[in-house]
Amino acid sequence: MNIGEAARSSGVSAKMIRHYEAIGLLSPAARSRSGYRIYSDSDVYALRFIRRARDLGFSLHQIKQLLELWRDRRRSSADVKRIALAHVDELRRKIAELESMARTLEHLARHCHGDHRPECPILDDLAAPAGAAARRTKRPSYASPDKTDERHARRSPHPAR
Amino acid sequence: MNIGEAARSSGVSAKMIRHYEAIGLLSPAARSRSGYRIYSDSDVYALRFIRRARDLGFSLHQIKQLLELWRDRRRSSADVKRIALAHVDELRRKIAELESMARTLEHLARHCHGDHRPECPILDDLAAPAGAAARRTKRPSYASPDKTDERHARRSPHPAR
DNA sequence: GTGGGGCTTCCCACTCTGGGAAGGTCAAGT
DNA sequence: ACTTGACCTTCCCAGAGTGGGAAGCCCCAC
Repeated sequence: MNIGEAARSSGVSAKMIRHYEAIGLLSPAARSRSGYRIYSDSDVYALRFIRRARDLGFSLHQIKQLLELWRDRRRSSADVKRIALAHVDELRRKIAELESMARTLEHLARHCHGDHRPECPILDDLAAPAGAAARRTKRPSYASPDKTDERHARRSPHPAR
Repeated sequence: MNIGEAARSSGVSAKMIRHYEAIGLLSPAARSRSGYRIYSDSDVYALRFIRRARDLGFSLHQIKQLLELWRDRRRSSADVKRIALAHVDELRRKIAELESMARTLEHLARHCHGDHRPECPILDDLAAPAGAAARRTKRPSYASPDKTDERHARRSPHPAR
């Protein structure tokens, strides 16, 4: 089958199939005499594998490793599990990060009248000095407290480095 | 002050400050005779505002709007609140998506021995046709229960990933 | 043989951030 | 003065992942 049909039956766009081939995630497809890419059923299975893995949020790098393990009959399930759990950790980390942002914003929005008047705790928070904002959201400041002195230190003859 | 000091005292890298200027998020900085960018305290406040907004996950586009509102004394807090709540919705949507991925993977990983043997439910899931995979994880899909066909629907629009 | 839809490659867009090269500038120490 | 090292400038390139679109060839049914 041609790339269009492979795309339709795998859920991966033709554009992406070519891209995956270009970056080495897939081995180059066979070609017809006129240069069209030709796909077999097993190619489509691999594409579905990729699609499903993308849906679960795996990076293309991880998918490459998973594909290799999938094709290796002598693999250890431990290797697969390791990749999956590392990804879960990453997902949990991101979720916590987003959750923290959402909570902060919800809190601020609750205290914003949301009317025609200009006063707004949301803008006040954004405009607040880093330290104050950091204290309010319970996240460490991005600037260490002694940064001010560091500037002077760097001006000295032989900065520590 | 020069860009380096502005960067250190705002938490935004010099690289990014130049970039924000280039894309019009910031108006062009004043220059010294030798061409160095010069920043005032109020420029630093704006940079901190941007930094804080980035920490809360706002896109540069939203930040541009927030900056304009911040500077507009005749603003309506409703406009600010609208932007913030739209962002919260987006965050909640992403959280739900990641949460669903994480739950699916945790479920699969729990059933994977993770030893030297090749058998692995994780790979089995990835390799299975979409429908079957969804059924095996005991959830119609990682999205809402009434969207079993979402995988197909998502082919055209684009998922935020 | 013609038209429409599929295929090819190639470049550009987006998001946001960083790396690094080549070169000019400033301020200090020798 | 001269050197040195930190700092600044611009410009290009990289990533991750996807899409849009142009220019041009191919295939098949009518």
